[in-house]
This record gives sequence, C-alpha cells and structure tokens, in this order.
Amino acid sequence: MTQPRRGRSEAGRAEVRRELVAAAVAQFTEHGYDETTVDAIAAAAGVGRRTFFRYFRSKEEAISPDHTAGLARVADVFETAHPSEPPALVALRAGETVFDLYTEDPALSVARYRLTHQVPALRDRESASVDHYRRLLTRHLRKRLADDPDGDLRAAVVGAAVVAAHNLALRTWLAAGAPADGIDAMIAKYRRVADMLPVEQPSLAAVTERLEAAVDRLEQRPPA
Amino acid sequence: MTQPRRGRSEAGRAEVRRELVAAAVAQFTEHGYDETTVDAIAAAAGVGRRTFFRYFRSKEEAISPDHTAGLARVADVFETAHPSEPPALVALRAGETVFDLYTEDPALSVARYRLTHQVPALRDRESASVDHYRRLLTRHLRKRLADDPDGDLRAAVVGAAVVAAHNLALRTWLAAGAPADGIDAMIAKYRRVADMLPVEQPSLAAVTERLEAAVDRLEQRPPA
DNA sequence: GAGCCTAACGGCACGGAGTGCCGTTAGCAA
DNA sequence: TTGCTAACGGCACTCCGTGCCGTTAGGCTC
Repeated sequence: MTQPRRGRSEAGRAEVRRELVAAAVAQFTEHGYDETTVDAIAAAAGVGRRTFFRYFRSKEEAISPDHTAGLARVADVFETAHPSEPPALVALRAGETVFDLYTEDPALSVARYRLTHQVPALRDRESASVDHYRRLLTRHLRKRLADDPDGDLRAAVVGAAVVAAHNLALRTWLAAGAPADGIDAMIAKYRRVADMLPVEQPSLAAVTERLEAAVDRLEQRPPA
Repeated sequence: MTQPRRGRSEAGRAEVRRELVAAAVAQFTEHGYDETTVDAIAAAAGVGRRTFFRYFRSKEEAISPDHTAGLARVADVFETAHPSEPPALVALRAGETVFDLYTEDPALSVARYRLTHQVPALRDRESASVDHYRRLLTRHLRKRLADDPDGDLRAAVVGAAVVAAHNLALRTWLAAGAPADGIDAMIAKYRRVADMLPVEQPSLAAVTERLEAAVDRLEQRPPA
C-alpha cells in the first residue's frame, strides 16, 4: 500500500494503527472474516505480519473498537460523582459518555457493527467487551449501595439494565446506518431506561402516588 | 487411562465425553489452562487428539457446560406460557429452570466456576454464553410486549435484569462452594429481582404525561 | 457363527494464529 | 558524524482446528 517505513514516531504509530483497522475492515467485508489472514491485512497496510501483533493482540481485536477510553470515562464519572446523587443516575450519566466512541466515526462504526453481527467469533468477542462495561458499572454501583440490604442484587440489575439500554439504542442507530440526525433519538431512547430502573428510596411509586392524589384533589375542587 | 476402545455405542460416547470433561478440569486446575494442550487432555482420557474435536468444537468448550438443554427449556417455557401471564414473570420462571444444570453436579460446577473466573479466555467465553440466554429472553419478551410503545426497551431491560440476577445468585452460591442447603437461598435471591422489574409500576413517562395533562386542564380553568 | 454395514476412531498432514528471538534500521540527540 | 533507542520484519516454533482416509468395533442379517 505504501513504501516500507521503519522506526516510527508516536504519530506514525497512530497512523499505522488506523491503516491496519481500515485494511482489516475492508478485507473482512470483501472476502469474509475466516478467509482473510493476518498476513493479508498486514500486507494491505504495508507492514509485516509480526508488526500486526504489536498493534493488536489477536485477529479479532483489529475489528473491535478500543474500549480503554470508554472504560476510563465510566470509572471517572463514578469517582467524581457526588455521594448524594442517586446511584442509578450516576450509572446513566456514565453510560452516556460512551456514545462518543461510536459517533466520532459513524461509517467505521457501521462497518464494524455489520461485521460483528454476522461473524460468530466477532459477536462473541463483542459480548465479552460489553460484559466488561457491565461488570465495571456493577462494581461501582455496589459500592454506592453498600447500605442497601439487597444492594448487590440492585447493583447487578441496574448495571445490566443500563448496559442493555445503551446497546439497544446504539444498535438501533447503527442498524439504521448511523444518521447524524438520529443521535438525539438514540440518546433519548437510552435515557428512557431511567423510568424502568429500580430507584432507591424514596420510592418512585410512593412519590407519584402522592402527586397523583394531590392533582386529583385539585381537579375535583369546584371552580369559583 | 483405559484400554483402547473403538466403535462406541451411544452410552459409550456419553462416557467418553464425561472422561474428557473430567480430564480437562483436572489438567487445567493442576497445570493451568494455557499450559495444558488438547493432546494432553485426550491422552488422559484415553482417546486420540482427533477424537477430542469430535466431542468439542474447541479447547474452551471442554470446560464450559453444554447449554443446549438450558436454552431449550427457556424457549419451551415461553412457548407454553399463557398469553395473559405478565411477560416478566414468564422470564423469571424460564430463568429458574436453568439452575438445574448447575445443581445436578455441584462439585463439577464449582470446579468450572473457579477455572472460568481465573482464565480470561474462559471468562470471555462464559460472557458469550450468558449473552445467548439474554438474547433469547429478550427476543421472546419483545414478542410479548409488541403493543407496548417502549416494548423493545422494556424487553431488553427485563431480559438483562433477569439474566443478571440469575448469574449473581448462581455465582454467590458457587463461590460459597455450592452447599446443598444453599440452593433455596440462591433461588430466593434470584426471585427477589421481581421487585425490581419495570412491569408492575406504571412508567415514569406515563405518570408524567398524566400529571401534565391534569395541570393543563387546571390551567385552563379559572382558580377557585 | 460367518459375513456385512455403519459409525466411530486415530493417524496424518496442512493452514493459520500467536509468540519469542534477534539482527536491522529509522529517527533523534549530542 | 556518531551513538542511542525504539520500532520493525523475518524466522522458527508451538499449538489449535480441520479435511481426509484407512481401520476397527459392534450390531444386524441370514
């Protein structure tokens, strides 16, 4: 693809990485995942096979996004959130910061999405990646729910629910071709999970009940 | 381990399978997962390397339980459940039928659990397996929530929550050594997720809508 | 009980993933 | 110009997973 390059700077490494990802996506899409060898990807990116494995730990990793930044952001939101903020809402905010990883390069995200959903090996790897987020959320939630007798269960449920909503919203958007004017709808859909979360005291049901009763009383008041 | 055997009956195949699983668990536990080759497992079970791959698709599969039966049971519960039963409760019942796969042979389940949680490759495979259950639940739930405007989101949340609760209860039990007198507590913990599922309560959005409508009506009426 | 049929077995060989090792080279600094 | 460092690429190796094929056990028929 290009001339032989040796001895790269940091910027050079980032460029090589992008070329490897692009080559992998192109080859997988065109010839199929199993039919594409690491040799072919490396050659298409103009580097040696050995170098490929200095950028990715495995063939699958070339296609899955780097979640280092996403996981770091999630952890950061939890560590800087005020102790009084409801844990479920912290989790919700944390999840929202991860959308950026996909909206930055929609075309690449869509290509990855399509490959991931038709190659079993990539799908399984994706499941594992998603589970890392779920575990991270659950761990932080459990810390914040330490005084709840069912805190571990609530943390597991909220963590899993937030991740599930995130993925549903994200995949719906990706399946539609990742339109720029669909990002707001994606986030709105994701936020709607808040209505389904088991919110801690005061009970949501109790609050709404009281509000509804108050409104009902107002409505039944005879007009002047 | 035994004499060379050739040409097995169906019962013979089941026995060979058990021996391979036992050999894999023993070797992985004693020498580590990466250090154990498929050759060694096959030899310990008294069969050839080629035969190993007639029983398992991969080295990892020798350690992970066969979920065929579990997935079939879940599907069966959904297909035979009465249409009027709340979807979340169907999911809850479906998940409960899967505990049997682990309580049948507690010692083996504990050995698998320990290996799975200290070998990254096995952990990732486990995540993928769990995700298959989640997807199955979500798919069936979505069908039963077709008339709910947020049915897909609710299905995703309930499915993920049920699976998360199942795994938390199961792992807690396994981590404690899978005591026979802990099975009831495991199931009780799992069932407690029902209190956190977004089905009984009206959604916050619905309540908000009603409140806003009521306020609108009040505003259009002269004060008392 | 002799012969046949089917299914499982084991060995062989091959391609490809992933890794340790090492000589080489680009880019930078003194 | 010289020396240092980090990245590169080739080589060789192990092991996983699979197609192929000859062989054999166990059951069935007559």
